[in-house]
Amino acid sequence: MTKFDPSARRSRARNRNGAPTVQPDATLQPALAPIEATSSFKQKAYVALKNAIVAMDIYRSRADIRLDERKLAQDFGISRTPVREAMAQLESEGFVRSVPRRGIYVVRKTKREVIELITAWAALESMAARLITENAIDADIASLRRMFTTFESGALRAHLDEYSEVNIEFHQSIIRMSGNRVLIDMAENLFTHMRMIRRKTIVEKDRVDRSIRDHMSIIEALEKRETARAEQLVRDHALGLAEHVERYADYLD
Amino acid sequence: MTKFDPSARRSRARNRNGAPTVQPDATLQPALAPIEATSSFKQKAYVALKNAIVAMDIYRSRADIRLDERKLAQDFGISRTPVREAMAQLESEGFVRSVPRRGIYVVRKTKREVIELITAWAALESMAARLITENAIDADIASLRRMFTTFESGALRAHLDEYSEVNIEFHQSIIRMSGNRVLIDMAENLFTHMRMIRRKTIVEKDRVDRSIRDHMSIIEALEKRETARAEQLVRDHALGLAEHVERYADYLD
DNA sequence: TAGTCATTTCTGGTATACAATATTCCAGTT
DNA sequence: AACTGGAATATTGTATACCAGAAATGACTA
Repeated sequence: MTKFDPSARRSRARNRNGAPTVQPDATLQPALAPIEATSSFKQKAYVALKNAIVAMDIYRSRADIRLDERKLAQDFGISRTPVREAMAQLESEGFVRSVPRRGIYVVRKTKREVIELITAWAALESMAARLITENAIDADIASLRRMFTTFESGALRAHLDEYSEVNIEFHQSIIRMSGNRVLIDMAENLFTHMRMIRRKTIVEKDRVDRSIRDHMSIIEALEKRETARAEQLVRDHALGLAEHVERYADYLD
Repeated sequence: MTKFDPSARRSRARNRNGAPTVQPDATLQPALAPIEATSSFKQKAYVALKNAIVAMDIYRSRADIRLDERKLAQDFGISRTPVREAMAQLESEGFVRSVPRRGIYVVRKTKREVIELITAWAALESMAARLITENAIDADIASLRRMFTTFESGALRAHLDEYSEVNIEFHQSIIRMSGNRVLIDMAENLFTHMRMIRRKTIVEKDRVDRSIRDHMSIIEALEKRETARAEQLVRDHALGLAEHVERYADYLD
């Protein structure tokens, strides 16, 4: 069942003494183009679809939103196959749901599901905080504080609406700083879901003030490498949001 | 996170007052044909492939293991399309990697990646422990203890080799008991990866003894609803494994 | 004999055709 | 007018054909 073919295709035709084989000289090319044009149609369709869905403000209405594979394929100018593969990916990430011979529908998270998302986020980010106190270099933590003071106060002054986005970015930065790819990838997905709900989340001035204080405490704990405290502050901050949603987010469901 | 919701296609045309609409009387028909869940080829291929990969003991050798779409499709007696879709799913879960015009290869986690997996697991399970102390009913926690005493001591006596599997099941039970689907789904994937590595993990008698003591402490903390302590014990238990891997698992890489 | 280069083969990516089934709508009947 | 039955339609699931590019192969040359 599994073509167990060891050592089958491994020659590489590269000689040891540095003499060029085919290319002029790879070592002279200064590591350019680390990013190749990677995108297959499937990837492009995935990105385009995801952006479209995120930008859709799906919680505004309750009406079912159906995505038509063929129409999308036409609009993108490609065939159904890559669109389908992108859809499958989005389905496994919880953004759409495919009903066998009915159609593909955009998923709205229920209140309970949102709370579960936030709770999982709390778990991941508090571990990230722990890792940061143990491993991160001072410079990175400092950059967090810089970002905080620049961004946060500015955005708050600008518009309360935009605070949620800045807020998400702050937490995303913490997770990224953990250096743990598994945590990062898992959280990335959660945050994307959060961004979709963000628009409907009413942010009161009080909550923003408290949130900023929380963030400041978190940064301080990280700077002082207070593992337990950082972990706890991060966790409680997120769980506080979960409780807020539990109480006031009746617009879900 | 997973597939279609079976409750989606359930209209059933039942009215409240018991009067028959179309059927002679729905209540008289004894709930026949509750489920007829013929899964798609894609699903079947996914399950078959995943089982095959997990059963493969890929860490025994270092040789690249390539999976041939066409051959697999032939072996399954289906076309490439559902096999490809299953592969895409497995790729997004980190079990295989598709190299554009080279082939699809089974992924071996590096030591660093394994440690990241375990760390993420620690995050998820410690949150699960917290949730259990807050929400679970006593009966469930009691069942955990029952399972522990039955299983664990028995398996230990039977074979040290099998301990790892029982160990994983214990932790999986904790996560499931949290009732948080997001945590559960994320962890399910992690545990599957852990099962693949399990075979190569040398378990010494000492470690098993300590592990069992840890488990017992965890159960006690859960029973007493000691949130902080349960959380901490679970986290440290998992992180202890991560450290063990860091020190002794040079067979990875 | 060793190396080079063209050709052939093999791979996943994509497009398209076909199949199966749920839904919709309309005609015919009572 | 209401209901039944079925055909037309719409939609995903699956199979197949084709494409581009990389690797393997083998002939040819120095």
